[in-house]
Amino acid sequence: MSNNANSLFRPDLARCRNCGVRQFALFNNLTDEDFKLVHLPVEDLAVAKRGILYNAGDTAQSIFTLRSGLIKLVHYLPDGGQRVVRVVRPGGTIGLEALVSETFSHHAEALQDSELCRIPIAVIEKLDRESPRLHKQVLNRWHQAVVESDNWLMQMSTGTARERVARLCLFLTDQETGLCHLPGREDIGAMLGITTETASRTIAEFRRRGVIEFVARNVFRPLPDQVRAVAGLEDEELGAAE
Amino acid sequence: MSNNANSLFRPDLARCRNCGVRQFALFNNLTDEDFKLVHLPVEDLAVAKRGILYNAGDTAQSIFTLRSGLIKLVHYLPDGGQRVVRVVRPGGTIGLEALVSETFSHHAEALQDSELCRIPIAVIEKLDRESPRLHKQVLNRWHQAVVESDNWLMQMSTGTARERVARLCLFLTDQETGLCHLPGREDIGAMLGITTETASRTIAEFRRRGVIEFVARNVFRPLPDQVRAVAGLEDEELGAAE
DNA sequence: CGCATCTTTGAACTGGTTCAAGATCCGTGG
DNA sequence: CCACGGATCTTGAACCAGTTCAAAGATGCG
Repeated sequence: MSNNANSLFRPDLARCRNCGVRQFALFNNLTDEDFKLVHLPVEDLAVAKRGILYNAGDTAQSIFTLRSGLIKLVHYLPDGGQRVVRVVRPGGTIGLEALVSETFSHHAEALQDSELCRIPIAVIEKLDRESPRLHKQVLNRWHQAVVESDNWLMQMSTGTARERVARLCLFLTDQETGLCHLPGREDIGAMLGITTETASRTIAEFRRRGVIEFVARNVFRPLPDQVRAVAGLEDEELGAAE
Repeated sequence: MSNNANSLFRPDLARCRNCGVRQFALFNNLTDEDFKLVHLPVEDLAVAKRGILYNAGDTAQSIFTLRSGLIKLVHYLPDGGQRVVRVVRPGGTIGLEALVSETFSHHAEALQDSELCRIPIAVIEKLDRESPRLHKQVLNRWHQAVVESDNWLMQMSTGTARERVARLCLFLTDQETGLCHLPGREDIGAMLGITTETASRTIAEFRRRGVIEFVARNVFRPLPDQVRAVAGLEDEELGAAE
C-alpha cells in the first residue's frame, strides 16, 4: 500500500534487463528505448511462507512477477474450504487482472518464502501503449495464464489420486536440483481435490514403492521414470513453463 | 481457410454495432472512428451440432465470437479420453490464442448448432493498435477467459457428482426460457470428470426427486431453488457472464 | 423394419472419504 | 537443554460415492 519512495526499494527498471529470472520475466526483451519511457518505481518484495500477497477483493494497483518461491492462487468455497486454482512458479506473472479490474479475484498466498517484483499498473499501461514489444508480452502473459489454468485443470483435477499426486510432484520438481518440495498435506488436498488423508497415504505409498525418495521433511527426490509412469504420461512434458 | 471475398459473407464491421449479442460482443463499444479503421472481412459462420470449429494444432488466423449456440473447448487425454476444459456461451470469444500463437491449443466443437463471427487476427491487431477502446476490450476478453477457466474448475471439478451436475444445469439454463439443454451423457462426463453412467444416474435421480422436470429429450426445466440447494450454493450467482 | 448409437438400470467392486487414534515435528518457555 | 503443547502428519477401519462391467431399453436414421 504505502508508496515509500525511499531507499528500501530499488528504483527504475534498469535492473530488470539483467534479471536473473530468464526468458520468463515480463520485461525480458525490452529495448533501451522502452526502458527510457519509464521512471516509475518497481518495488522489490518478499513474502514469507504462509504470507498473503493479496486477498480477493483487495484493490488492485500492481501486478507481480515472481522471482523465486511459489505462490498459490486460491478460491474459498462457500463451505469454508479452499480450492487452489493455480500455482505460480518463478518467472510467472501474478495479478494480471489488475489491468482490467478494480480488484483482485483470488487470494494469493506464498507456499514458500518468495521474492517478487511489484509493478504498478501505471507502468504497464504506459509501456503497453508505447512499446509494441511489451504490449505483445502482456498479451503473451495473459495467454500463459489461460494455458496454465487449463493445464492445471487437466493435470490436477483429472484421474485417480495417485495420478494427480504424481503429476503434482513433476510440476513441483526443480529441474536444477531434481528435488521436489511438497507443500503441506492440506494444500495438496486443496490443489488436487482430495482429502489430506488421501494425500498423505498416497505419498506414503510412493515412498514405500520407491517412486520418490525421502530427503528431508517435505522434500523428496522423485524417480522421474517411475513418477511419469504413475502419472499416466510417458512422453508428455510437464513442468517446463512455455 | 478460403478467403472468399464473395457475396456469401457479410463484409465490414458496420453490422457489428447492432449485433444482437448484447454487451458481450467484442466490438460492442467501438465508435464510428474505430469502425472506419477497418475494411477487412468479418465472416458469418455456422457450425452444426457436433461440428468442429477447429482442432488443436490448426494454424490460427482468426478469432471467433459466438452469437448463438454452445461450443466446448476440449483437451484429449493420452488415454484417448477427453476432458472439457471450458464451455463458451453466446457472447463469448473463442480462440484468442491466435493473437499470440501460431496454432490453436484446444479442439473447439459445437454442442449445439451455433452461429459465429470469424474475425481475422489482422483486424484485431489493427484495431488493437489504433483503438484504445478495442485494446481494452481485448484485454478484457482475455481476463474473461481466465475467470471462466477458474470458475469452470471450481464449479465443475469440485464436490460430489450431484453438486457438479446441479451446477452444470444452472450454467446451461437459459435465463429467457428457464430451460436447460443438456448435452449427451458422454460430454457431461467429460465436463464434470465423472463417468457417463454416473451422469445418467444423477440426472435420473434429479428427475425422480423433482429437482428438474423433463420437457423433451435432453431438455429439462430446473426448479431453481431445488437445483441451487443441491449445487451447494444458496446465494452465489452462476450463469450470468459478467 | 432393422441396425447403430445413446441412455438407463442393475449389481459387484473399489478408491476415496470419514472418523478416530497415534505419531512426529517444532516452537516456547522453563 | 529438555519438557510441554499445539499443529501437522500418519495410520487404521468402516463406510459410501462413484466406477466398472454387463445387459436391457430408447431413439433415430436409412
